[in-house]
Amino acid sequence: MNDLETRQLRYFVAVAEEQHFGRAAQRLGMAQPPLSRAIREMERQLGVQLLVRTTRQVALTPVGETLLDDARRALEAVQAAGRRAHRSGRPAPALTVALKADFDAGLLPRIVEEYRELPVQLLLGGPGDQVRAVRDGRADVALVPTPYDPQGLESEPLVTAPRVVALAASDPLVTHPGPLRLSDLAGRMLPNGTAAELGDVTAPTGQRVRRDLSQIFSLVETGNLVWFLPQWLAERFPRPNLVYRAVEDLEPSTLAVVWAVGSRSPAVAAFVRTAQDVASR
Amino acid sequence: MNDLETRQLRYFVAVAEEQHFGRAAQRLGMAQPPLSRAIREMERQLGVQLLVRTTRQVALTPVGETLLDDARRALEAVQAAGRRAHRSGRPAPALTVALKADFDAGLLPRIVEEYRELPVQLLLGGPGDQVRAVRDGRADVALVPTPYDPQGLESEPLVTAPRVVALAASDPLVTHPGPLRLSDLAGRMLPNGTAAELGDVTAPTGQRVRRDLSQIFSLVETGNLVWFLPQWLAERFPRPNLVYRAVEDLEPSTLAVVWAVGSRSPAVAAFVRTAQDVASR
DNA sequence: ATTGCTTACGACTGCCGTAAGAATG
DNA sequence: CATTCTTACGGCAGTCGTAAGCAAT
Repeated sequence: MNDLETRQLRYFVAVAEEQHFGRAAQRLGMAQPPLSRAIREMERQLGVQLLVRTTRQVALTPVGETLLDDARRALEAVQAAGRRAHRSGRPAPALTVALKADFDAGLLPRIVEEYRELPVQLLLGGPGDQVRAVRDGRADVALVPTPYDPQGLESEPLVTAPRVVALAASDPLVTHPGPLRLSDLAGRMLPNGTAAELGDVTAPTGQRVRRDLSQIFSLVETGNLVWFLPQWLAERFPRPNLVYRAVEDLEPSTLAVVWAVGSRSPAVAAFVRTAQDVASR
Repeated sequence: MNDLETRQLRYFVAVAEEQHFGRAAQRLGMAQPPLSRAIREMERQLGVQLLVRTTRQVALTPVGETLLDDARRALEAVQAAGRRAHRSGRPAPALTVALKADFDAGLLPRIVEEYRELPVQLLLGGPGDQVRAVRDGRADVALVPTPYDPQGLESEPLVTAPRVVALAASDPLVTHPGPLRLSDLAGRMLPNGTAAELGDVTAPTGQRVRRDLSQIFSLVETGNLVWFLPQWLAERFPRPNLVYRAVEDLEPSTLAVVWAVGSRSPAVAAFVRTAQDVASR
């Protein structure tokens, strides 16, 4: 019956994240006392203790942990609702497409050219930003390579291409006889700072890469950093000191167009169709 | 930055659903004027027209349509957050399992017996109620047969079984020579009141059945209503005037255990494991 | 003794309900 | 002309900020 209010969720998330009422209040632009009372009122309303406070430490109870997860999701959904409504009502509406620079398999120019429903606005971002932007309504669609977190999204695959490994030209593996396998690369460092292990090597193309492309390329050229990238990305960046080689048991990558559940407006549907058309040629 | 409040979303959903300010206000337990102002304030805040009002008609604009979808989802997420926190703080917590009566493939008694983490509370409901209950936090897990709407849920399959068709004993198809095919059943009425067509016949086990089992059975026994049901459900209900027959190109049904994204607490994880154990024997 | 959450209290913003107004079919 | 959304206005609940209290390191 008595739902939580967005304001309460915002307060709780701030306190839970800061683990400190003072800093949370500052972040929210308010004084501590009302924040303190609001949380207490929330606990009373739910009949649950969310935080254990000593004067030196604020910690989440198990219930608080799960509420933090749920509250983040709920706030994201509320923001998505507001943002999408706001954006679609603008005088000169545009379709916002989120993608990571160069991760378009060379399709973007042709898609934009053939898509004539609306002006296209690009939203460039780092890894993981794309799906987040679509989920919270800042973008209408995104182009992302697998693997990505599909929660709250629908998608259509565009192109599936093998991934290759980027090696320094001086790397002994360049002259490795026969096809490379993942086991040949075990123990090398990945761009996210972890060592490549057999169960781990499929992830780095996805979420956790924190540097931009040229940085990664120069790290690969110099050290024994390895990087897995889709074929089409390798083709776009021929570099003198870099060699791309196929890896036999490396899973291929699929570039997909994704949109938020329930937001398949005519404009989005047309974009998806255009992207599929272009990709199938 | 200026998020919508839960209250505003509730108001908007009520008006959008009733297409009438008066009835919506009544449903919300308030007077029309503040409701009218709240919606107008929302429109101003978003810079978008959500409804077109004449004094005789209230209709949604396209933007309003998409906001209605998003708002429903957002409210569901907020309610889920509140409900889960509330329930997990109860003095004698229990694990609430949502299912449709008899749709447990005979597994439930053994699962409940072997699951010793918490008391188990059952939440019975009609088709579609289960996933909704899990999504909005009224249940921790659910047992559901495919197909179901997987949005916001994670799942593990338990058992996959062929589906069979229930026919009246007097039905000419009972003596049909050779294996039945879906095309033999085209045009028959389904429990949801629509005619069975080739592309349509996989749905009825799922969402839209609105009668209970005994009603459906008697309708099958009397008229030319057809019903598709999992093998294990047919086995549990041998009925004198009913014949179950295999259908060659009818997709099998999988009974799955589902839970809300991010709510895989230890108790839930243990239940899932127990269910899988029981199902695999 | 200092840091930091909580309680107390006065002020205010903003929402609600009643009553009157305007517009549509 | 009747129904129904909107505007106007007075009352009130709920939230905020400042100041004082109190517990833990």
